[in-house]
Amino acid sequence: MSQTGNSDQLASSQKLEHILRHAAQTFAEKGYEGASIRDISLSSGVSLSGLYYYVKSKQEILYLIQIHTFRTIVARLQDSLRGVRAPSERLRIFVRNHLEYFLQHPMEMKVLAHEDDALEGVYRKDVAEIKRKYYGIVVEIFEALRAERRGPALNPRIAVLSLFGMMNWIHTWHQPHRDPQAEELSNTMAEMFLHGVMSNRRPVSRQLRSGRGSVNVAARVAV
Amino acid sequence: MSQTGNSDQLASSQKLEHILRHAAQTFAEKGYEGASIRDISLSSGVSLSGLYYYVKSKQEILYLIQIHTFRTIVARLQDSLRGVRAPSERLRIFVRNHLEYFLQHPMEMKVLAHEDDALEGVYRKDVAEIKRKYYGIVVEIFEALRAERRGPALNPRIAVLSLFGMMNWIHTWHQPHRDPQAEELSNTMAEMFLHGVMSNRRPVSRQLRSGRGSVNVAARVAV
DNA sequence: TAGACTTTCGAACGAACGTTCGACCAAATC
DNA sequence: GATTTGGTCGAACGTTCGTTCGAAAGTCTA
Repeated sequence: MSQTGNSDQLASSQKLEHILRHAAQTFAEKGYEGASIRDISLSSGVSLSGLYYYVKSKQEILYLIQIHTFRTIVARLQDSLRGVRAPSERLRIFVRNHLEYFLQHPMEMKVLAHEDDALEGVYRKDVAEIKRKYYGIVVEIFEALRAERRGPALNPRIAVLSLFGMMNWIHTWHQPHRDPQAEELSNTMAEMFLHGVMSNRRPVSRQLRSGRGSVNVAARVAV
Repeated sequence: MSQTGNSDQLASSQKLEHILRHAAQTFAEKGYEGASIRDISLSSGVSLSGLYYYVKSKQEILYLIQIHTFRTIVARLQDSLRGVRAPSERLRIFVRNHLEYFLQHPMEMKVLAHEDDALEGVYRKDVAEIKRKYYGIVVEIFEALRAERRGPALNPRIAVLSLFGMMNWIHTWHQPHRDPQAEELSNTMAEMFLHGVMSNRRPVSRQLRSGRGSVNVAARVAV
């Protein structure tokens, strides 16, 4: 499989994007360490040494993919959030935004989720910063949600990171032809999270673990 | 792995375990592709070529770590589940079992979560089989839960994989000195899931994005 | 003590790695 | 027509990779 056909005539910055697209796919398939520059050369149709005209190192390729993806997601989120006040709706928009991008750019998102700590030095700091910002937006939404609904004092860190877990784990199982698309998936996960986090914290039923054989009666609670 | 256990093989198999422990740590730190056999040699104290007396290849090291970890988790789960009938309690036990092992063996679990598709051929099939079994147990629990409580027709695959996502994502953020331990963590996540999945599926509140054509009326629901 | 079996490891293999270098070429500028 | 500029690439660099091999050391029985 050579190039997509028109890479001869691409402007310089477009060619860089072309390279990054194929690099993301290669990283997603083989992992950052498992993928070689030669693999990227092959899949993008640019010669091995030719890549180094556009890029300083393998690390920089990964950096460019990650930083571009995060910036796009955050920008879109802030845009979609503008003018929406209701915390639960803001949370739904966040989930929708995340999963929409996720399923539209599965390769990039897999690289984001999977190559978390492959970067070093300045690259790493840079990506960590925007990731922190993204995380901060969601924590704010959650705190507003809790304040409004007087929900239980659930650790926001745990709650938000659990939500990220639900969403980011998708790359390990989602099959486009089998599983729901972004809209249904985000509805499901958002409602799951909202109900899970906002109901009163009484256990659905309770049993203490004692020894092995102890059987206890489950208290039935309507939820 | 014969259990007949004469003392020579015992010492030998202990050394294999020693190697696998250090290998898991190395894989967790650098990833499967990023870690070299020389790294494992260095961290385990066994010479480079000496490793090949205990193990056939780098792939086999990864395989042995994964298969052993999965087998242990499944065995423990089946043991803990024995005699417990109530679906919600069974789900709580599953979450607890998973997270307890997770936080007690973070390196192995990180390797499980992270090096999902690094194996090939027979190794891969073997691990996929027990993973499928583990997944199946949880789906059964979920179906029982839904049958009992007449919960909403939530896609079991999505629900269960979301729960796995919550739990397995932990390896990216959990700091032992900062975050809750297994008990509190599993309580939180189990209740979150149970409430999230078992409440009636009406949205907490509803608003459609203004951009597109069709607009739904928001129904406000107290939770 | 001799011989057989298990365990260990230094040294080396060929292959693959990320990166560099200088030659090349087409198009634009002088 | 000569020179510069932006882009491209084959060939090679030094290093590291997974794996092998034969020798040696340790342990056990006879």
